[in-house]
Formats: sequence, C-alpha cells, structure tokens
Amino acid sequence: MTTNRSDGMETRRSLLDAAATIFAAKGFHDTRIVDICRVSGGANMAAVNYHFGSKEKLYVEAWRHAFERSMEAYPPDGGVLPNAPVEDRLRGQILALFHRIMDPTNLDFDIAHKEMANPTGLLSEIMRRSIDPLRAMLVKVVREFLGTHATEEQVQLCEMSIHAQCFFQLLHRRQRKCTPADSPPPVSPASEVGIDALADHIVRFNLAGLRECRRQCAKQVKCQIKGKE
Amino acid sequence: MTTNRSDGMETRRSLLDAAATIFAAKGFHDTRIVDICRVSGGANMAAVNYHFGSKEKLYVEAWRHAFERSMEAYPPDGGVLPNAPVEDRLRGQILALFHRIMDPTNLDFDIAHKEMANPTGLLSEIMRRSIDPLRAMLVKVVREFLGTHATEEQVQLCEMSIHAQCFFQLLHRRQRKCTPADSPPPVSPASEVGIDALADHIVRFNLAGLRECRRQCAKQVKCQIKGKE
Amino acid sequence: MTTNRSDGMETRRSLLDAAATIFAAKGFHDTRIVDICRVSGGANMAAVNYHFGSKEKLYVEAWRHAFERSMEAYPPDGGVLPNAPVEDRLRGQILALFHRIMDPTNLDFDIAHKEMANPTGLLSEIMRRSIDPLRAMLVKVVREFLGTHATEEQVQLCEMSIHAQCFFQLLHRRQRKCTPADSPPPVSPASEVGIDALADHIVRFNLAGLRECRRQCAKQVKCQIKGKE
Amino acid sequence: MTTNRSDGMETRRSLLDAAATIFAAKGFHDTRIVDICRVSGGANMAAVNYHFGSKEKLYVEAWRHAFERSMEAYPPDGGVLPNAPVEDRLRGQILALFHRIMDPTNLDFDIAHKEMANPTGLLSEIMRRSIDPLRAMLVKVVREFLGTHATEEQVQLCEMSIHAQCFFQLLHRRQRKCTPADSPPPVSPASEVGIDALADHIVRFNLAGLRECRRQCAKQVKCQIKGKE
DNA sequence: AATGAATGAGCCTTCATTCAT
DNA sequence: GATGAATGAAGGCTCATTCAT
Repeated sequence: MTTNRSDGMETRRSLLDAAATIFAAKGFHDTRIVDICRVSGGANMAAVNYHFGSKEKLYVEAWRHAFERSMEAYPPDGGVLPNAPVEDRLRGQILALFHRIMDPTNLDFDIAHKEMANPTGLLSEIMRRSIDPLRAMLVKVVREFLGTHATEEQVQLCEMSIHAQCFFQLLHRRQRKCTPADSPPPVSPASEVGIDALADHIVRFNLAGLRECRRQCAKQVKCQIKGKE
Repeated sequence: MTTNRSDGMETRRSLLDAAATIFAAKGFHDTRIVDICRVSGGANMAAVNYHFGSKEKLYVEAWRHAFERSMEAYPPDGGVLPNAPVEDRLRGQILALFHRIMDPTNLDFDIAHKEMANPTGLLSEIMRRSIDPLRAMLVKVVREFLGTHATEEQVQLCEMSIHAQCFFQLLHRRQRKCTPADSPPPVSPASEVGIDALADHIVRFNLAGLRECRRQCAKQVKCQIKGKE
Repeated sequence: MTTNRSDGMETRRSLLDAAATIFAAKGFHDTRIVDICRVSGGANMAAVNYHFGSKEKLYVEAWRHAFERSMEAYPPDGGVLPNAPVEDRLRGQILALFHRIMDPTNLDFDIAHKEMANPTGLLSEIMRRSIDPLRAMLVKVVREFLGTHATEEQVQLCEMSIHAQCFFQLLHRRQRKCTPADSPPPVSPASEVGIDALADHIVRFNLAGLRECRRQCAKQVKCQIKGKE
Repeated sequence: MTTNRSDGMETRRSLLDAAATIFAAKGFHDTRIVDICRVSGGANMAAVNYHFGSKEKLYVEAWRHAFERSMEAYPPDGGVLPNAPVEDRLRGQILALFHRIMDPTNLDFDIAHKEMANPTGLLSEIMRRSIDPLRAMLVKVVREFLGTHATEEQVQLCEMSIHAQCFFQLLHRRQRKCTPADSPPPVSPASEVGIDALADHIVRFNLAGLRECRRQCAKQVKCQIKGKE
C-alpha cells in the first residue's frame, strides 16, 4: 500500500474492485477479506471495516459496483434502436446479454451465480431491483415477437430458453481462464468454439425455436376458432 | 443417542444420505459436518472421520452415492430403444436429462452445480468419468440428427443449447421448494409453469433449433459444392 | 491441563470456578476468556465454547454456580428457628446476609455488583428469580418487627437501610484482599475494623434504627386516632 | 460537521461533558471514545487524543470536571453554619451527601462507583485527594456527636453506616432513569419511594443508630470506671 | 488547529480433526 | 467399534491510536 492517507476514495475503489474480483471467483463464504486486502494493494484488514462496516456490506457494495460497471459497458438493448424491426431488437438484446456474460471483466453475473449457488440472502433485494427490469425487457420483446396469440406461459418459457443458453456460458467461461492447478472439470468441449461462432449459434438457434413457437401459437388459435365454429 | 452399535453400515448409510442432501444444498465449504451428523439422526461428529477419514472423502463418496442413485432412477436413453427413429431417441435423452434434473430426490446435479460454482477440485476426476460418457451419448445422437454435413462444432453447440436449458432448471427448482425465510430472489416467473409443459416446451424448442441447424448445414454444403464447381 | 479426556465434568467444573473468580474480579467485559482458561488449569480457549457455547452463557452459568454455592454455605435465616422471637430472627437474617457478603469465597455478590455497575442484561431474569425471594424474606421479618402500624413504605425503607450497610462491605472487602500493584483507593479506614465488631455494629445500629421507626409508627397512629376523634 | 474552528475550548468542554456522562454510565473500559464523540456533538475521534492525549487522560479530566461541578452545587456542610448544634450540622452533612448522590446531573459519584467496581487505578490519587477530606468532615462531626467516650472504631463504623445508606442510592437512582430496553433488575421496590421521604428516613434512621451508639459508649465507660474502682 | 484515513493488537468464535477411553 | 472431550488454526470484528494533510 502506498499509505496514501489523503485519498480515501482511492482505497475504497481499489477495495471494491478487489472484492468484486474475489467474490466473483469464490463466492461470499469462501472469500477471505485478508485476500481482498492483499489484492487491493496491501490495504489493512481493518480498512474494510472502516470503509464498509463489515464483510457483508462490502459484499453488497461490490455487487452494486460490478453491476453498474456491467450496465455501462453493455446497454441491454445492444445498441439497437427502439424503432428497429422486432427481430433486430430481439437479436440485439440476446447479443447484449451474451456479451455481458462473456466479458471476463464483467463480474456481476459471476457474483450473482455464486449467490444463487450459495445464497447468503444479502443480495436478494438489490438483485431483484436490478435484474428484474432487465428480464422484463427481454420478456417484452419476446412477447412482441411471438405475437398476440402467444400465452404468457409461452412467452416466459421462450425467455427462459434464451436466458438459459446465455447464462450457461458463465460456467464455461470461467473454465477457460482460471484453471489454476486444481482445475474443475471441463463440462463440455464446446468451450473450444470461438466467441463469435457461439454468439451466432445462440441467436440462430433461439430464433428458430421462437419461430416454431410462433407457428405453434398461430395453429392453436386456428384450432380454437374452428372448434368454436 | 439411539445409535445401533450392531450395525455400522446403517450409520454409514445415513451419513451418506445426509451428506448428499446438505452438500447438495450448500456446497462443500458451507457444509458443516456437525449439520450432517444432526440430519443423519444424531451421529457423533467424530463418526464422519471414523467412517470416511475426512470431510473431503465423505464429499466424494456422497457424490458417488448420489450419482449412482440418479443413474438407476433415470436411464439416460429415456427408455427409448436403440432402433427407434433418431428423433425419438433424441427426445428420449432430452427428457431423461430433464427429469433427472427436475427430480428433487436426485442430488447429483445439485452437488455438481455447487462444485462448479465453488470448485474444490475433489470431484474433477470422478465427475469426468461419470458425466462425460453421458454427454457423449447426447452428442452422438445430436450428430446423427444433424446429419453428416454438420461440423463437429455445430454438433457441440447444439448439444450445449440443449444441455443449458435442462441445466438451467436446477436454479429454478431449488427456488420452488426451499425458500426458508431469507429467500433468494426468484429469477423468473417461468418457475410457475408446470413440469410437463416445461418438458414439452424444451423438447419442441430444441427440436426446432436443431432442424434449423440441420437446414443450415445442408445449405452450407450446397454452397460449397457450387463454389467448387 | 492434565489433558484428561475422560471426565468432561471435571473441566466444566474448573472452568466454572475460574470463571466465577474472574467475572467477580473484573466484570463481564473486562474478563478475557483466555484468562479464565489459564486460571482453570490450562484449558483450551475453545473448551469454553465446547462446554458452554459462548462467553455469555458461561457468564450466566458462573453466576448460577456461585449463587448456589453461596446459598448452601449461608442459609438465609442464619440458622435461627422460625419460632424464635422476631428480633432473633431479624438478627439471624442480618448476620447471614453480612457474612455471606464478607466471605471472600462467595462470589455471587461480587458478580452481581459488577453486573449492576456495568449491566449486560444477561443476568436480569436469573438474578431476579434468585435474589428477590431473599429480599422478600428480609422484608417480611422487618414488617413483623415494625408491627402492624408500619406502612409498606416504612418497611421498604428499613429493609433498604439494612441491605445498604451489608452491601457496602462488598466495596471494602475487596480492597482488603486484592490490592495488586495498581490499587484502588481505600474508601474508608473502617476497613481496619475486625469482622465481628463490624457485624456487631451493624446489628445494633440497625436494631436501633428499627426501634425508632417502630416508635414513630406507633406515634403516627395515635395522632391519627386523636385527629379522628 | 458544524465544527467551529474558531473555538477549540468549546470542543474541549463538550468532550468533557460527554465523557463524564458516558464514563458515569458505563465505566472506563465499556466506554467507546467514538460514543463520547458522538454525544459530544459529532467531534472527530482523533479530537480526543488531540485535546487530551489519550483516553486515560480524558478519563481523569472528566472525573475532575464532574467532581468540581458537584462540589459547587452541593457544599458538603449542607449550608448549616459551623456554630449550629451538632445534630443540625450532622443532619446538614447527611442531607448534602444524600442529595449530591441523588442529583442525576452530578456524575462524580457514578464515575467513582464504576471505578470502584472495575478499578483502573487511574483515579486513585486524585480521588483520595478529593474524597478523603469530605469523609473526614463527616467523621469529625460524628465523633463530636458521639462524644468523647466513643472509640475511634465506633466513630468509623457509624460513619460507614451513614455513608453506606447514601451510597446505596446510587444503584437505585440509575435504575429509575436509564432502563433502556435491556434493563438491569430492580433491586428493591424501595425505588418507588419519594426522594423527600427517603431523605427523611435516612436522617431519622441514622440518628437513632447514632444515639444508641452514644448510649452504648456512655455505658461502656461507666462499666470501665466501675471495673477500675 | 483539526480531521479523515489508516493501522495493529487483541478478542471471540467457528470448525475439522485428533485423542483417550 | 464408537464416542465424548479437547484442540489449534484461522477468520472477522472492535477500538484506541497514529499518520499525513
């Protein structure tokens, strides 16, 4: 540590960065605050308490920090204008989600994943407030894509399929970079595929699924109409 | 305690069950062996070391135990005969995978998920030896479905999409049952959908994606042929 | 420590003794559990947690322990039979209280005093349940001594005076024995007085006060009667 | 903060007041200097060391501060002239002592009590220099009251009895006001008695004791004279 | 003169493991 | 074979104090 007594924000920031990194890598319980301090550049352990009050509050702040960074880097609409065709907007959102997850400097999803695997309950509220609106955006464009005939259930299911495939990359991404000594098992050889090919596949695969679903919806409606006649 | 001195195997068994349950719920590090003993019916803490040598060895045994149970309950081919049409066999495997994950008495996937989130490295080998053959089976039938024109990369990607959607249910399943007081956030309202509708959707959505992929493959080949002419 | 793994009660007992001694000397917050362990004969710090769960629970148990010992050593009636004259019974209770406080092996009053000076709230209930009955006994015999003319307030005040003088010895007692290096100031030279002379004085002084109070009561009643006539 | 840079004495003063209040309430060890700063109106934690050098020195200053205030408010002779009858002067001193203790704005006795309960040794000298003269005054008038026949021991014992009953009110006083949530147990229902009735009782009770003691002295002397004859 | 930042010693607690019976 | 007792390493937190501005 440079023992810079003048700029508390600097220390705070570096602690936050270090915390996000380690919480993302190990989750809340497996993270030692002494490790955070080391990574942060040699801050004193008590500094965490001084700046954040407790390990738990640091955890929440670290997530907020990571989430804000992530949102700045990848606007959820993928840069597609609101008046673009629905398929383009859908593609935009899928790619935004995908790239946000794939970018190794984005730590919010990693932290969130660890939190889901080993819930501490500390992020419950804040994650809901942050993530739900994002999913709502995706749900909305999926609903528009499927058309008015689609039931709410069908919309939710399709959104789930898209989300699942993007989210799944989290597990693979980590295995590509951090494999230090005691390596976790590579779950799939698909991790060798290039990132663009992967993005391409996900978009195409899901659009196909969605179109099939749309056809299905239309058919159901026809049947119902016939049935009523 | 009601310890039956006559039957050490009984204690061993109940420890294994309890361990699988708690490791599945909390992962390795967050699991306290005193909790395992409590759930196991009041076994002494020292019993774990006595029977298994260490917490780590118990962990490995617990996974093996859970995996074997899971495989017995859900044969990976879904009960579809090897000479059935390829689409039927594919559907069989998808459903087998899906239902194995959805069955709350199956703990192997939960443990595996926790292990991927917070790797201990203890299951690396054994998981590879157990899981890789399963994925190979799915990859094989996907390859057959896509036809000979498909590249290996395309096969892997499609298998990933299928796997992702099934695996994703893990996160939702837990949220449906265990929401004790300090609840993690419901990631998606799709958790309200019935299990059969869910299975149906997954099969249909993925078959659509696969067929699209198959068409793509054929087209690519034609182009290549044309290009060569 | 004799590392006697066979007899947990032995360790528990010695911890309890040591805890009572040190809590009595320093109060809850100033007591280091490592000191308790040292005094207890070298027990491991974790042993406190093993046997009692926490420092706080040890504190409560230590008080209970000390109180029970104290009650066994000094029955509150001072050994005077219930059919003895009221003055004898009163003298018996005063002397019992006095000697209980003066006996340096009795630690309950010391702990209670520290608790009153720096309340932790941990002994609230248990002290009330233990001490209130004792005071009630003293109040009862004071009431009997003062006669039916005494108001409840007068009874309470007299009991307070008696109690105060006995209790005050706590402060002096400690100053007689423990004056290690950093000595607290001797509040009064009365500490030089022998214990029997002290007991004698207290009994006589208070009986005089009580008799005066009794006369007062009688006079008041007469006045009231006259006034009504 | 609204710190007035212009007036360091202001801060010093408010720190002293706050310190006296909290040291009186919690004693030395249980007092956090951050709490003192908070109560003091938001002073910086470092201000304590800046103005006083250390927590310990602040402690000593706080006691001196409180003691001086207390002496100004309650002159120890109770306002009775030196040429008044001895009983009046005795009554004056008892009431002065009693009211000094009962006044909740006087903190010196509270601090002294805490110091006696958990001695730090920091106030040894200063308390002796401050308090001993006071007790000497009381002892002197008691000696005069008892007459020349009284032994020094009897004088000391009577002074102790008086002192004890006044001092005992400390314990009750606190319980009347500060009972915040986690309340210490009410030691006696006598705490319900009004302050004037209390003062009245103490004076009367002790005068009775003293007179009895005086009679005793006279008798002893007679016996001794007879014995010598 | 005064303060925000930083520190390190000390404490309680947790927990897997080992020991002696 | 099995268990109650005991252990020690490690972690997070508190808090008075020191530093640099």
